[in-house]
Amino acid sequence: MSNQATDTKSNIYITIVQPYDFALSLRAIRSFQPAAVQPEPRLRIAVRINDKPVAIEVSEDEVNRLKATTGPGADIEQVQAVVEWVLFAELDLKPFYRQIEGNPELAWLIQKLYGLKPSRPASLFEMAVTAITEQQISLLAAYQIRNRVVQRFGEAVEDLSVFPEPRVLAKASLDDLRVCGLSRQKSEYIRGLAGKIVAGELDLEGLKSMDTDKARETIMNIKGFGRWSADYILIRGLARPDCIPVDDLGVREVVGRYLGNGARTTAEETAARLKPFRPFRGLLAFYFLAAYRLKVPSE
DNA sequence: TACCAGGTAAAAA
DNA sequence: TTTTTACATGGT
Repeated sequence: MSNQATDTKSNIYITIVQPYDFALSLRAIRSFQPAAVQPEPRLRIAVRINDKPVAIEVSEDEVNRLKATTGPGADIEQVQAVVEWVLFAELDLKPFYRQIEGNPELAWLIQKLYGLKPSRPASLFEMAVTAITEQQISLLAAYQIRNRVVQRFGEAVEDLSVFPEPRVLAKASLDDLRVCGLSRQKSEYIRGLAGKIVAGELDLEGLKSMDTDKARETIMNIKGFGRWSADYILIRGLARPDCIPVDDLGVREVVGRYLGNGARTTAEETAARLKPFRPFRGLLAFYFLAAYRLKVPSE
C-alpha cells in the first residue's frame, strides 16, 4: 500500500544558493496575500510542463533539504528548473549583505531577515499580467482579480490552477476579462500583450538575455507597460537586483520609514535615498517591504 | 459614503 | 510640453 503511494510521487531535491531561509521567504510571500492563504510551511504551485498541468509542492525534509514533490510522470529536470526559478535559487545574497554591512544602521535588517529571498511567478507572462493587475489598485484587490482570471481561464490540477497561456487570454473577450474585475483598459492591455506573444512579435523569455536598459525599453514598448511596470518586472521577474520603481507607493512608504524621516518620500527623494545602495537598490527595497509587512522591529 | 490603494494612456490645457 | 482624467475592486 505505502509502496504504491510513494510510487505515484517523485521527490526532487532542489539546490539553492545559501544563505536561504525557506520558512522566512514563505512568510514574506504570504505577507503580500490575504491572511488565510496556505498557512502550512510548504509552497504549492501549478505549472505547465510539456504542455501538461503539473502540481508541485515544495517543502523542507527533516534535515532542512529543500524538496519538490509532484505527481507521476513529470519531467524531473523541468520541475527542478521551475522551482529554482520561482525561489530565486541562483541568487547569492552574500554580496548584498556585504554591501549593507557598510551601513551599521541597517544591521537589524540583515539580522532579522537573514536568508530571505524574493520569489517570482513561474513565467514572465504571468509576471507581466500580474504587473498590469497591480497597477493603481491595492495589492489585495489585485490579488482577488488575478485569482478570478486564473479560475476562469486557467487549467485545473488537483486543487490548484495553472496560470492561463497567452493563447487563451489572447482569445478572451473583453467582457470575459472585465467580469474578473479588470478595467476595460487593463483587459485590453492583457489581450494586447497576449496577442503580441501569440503572433510572435514579442518574446518575453528573450528579456532574460537582454541587458537591463534594453529589457526596460522592450517592456515599455508594450501598450499598458509604463516605467513602473517595467522596473517592477525587472526586479520581480528578471532578478535585476538594482532595479526598483522609485515612484512605487510601497517603496516610497518604506524608504521614508527606514531611510528618511518616517514620512513617505517623493519619487525623487526615494531615488536619492536609495542611490548609495547601488547595485542592490531593488533588493534592499524588497527587504524594507518585507520588514514592513512582517512587522519586524527596526532595532 | 468617500477616499485611498505598489499606474497608464489619452485628452485637455 | 505639462496637467488632468477615467478606470476597476476592496478595505477603512
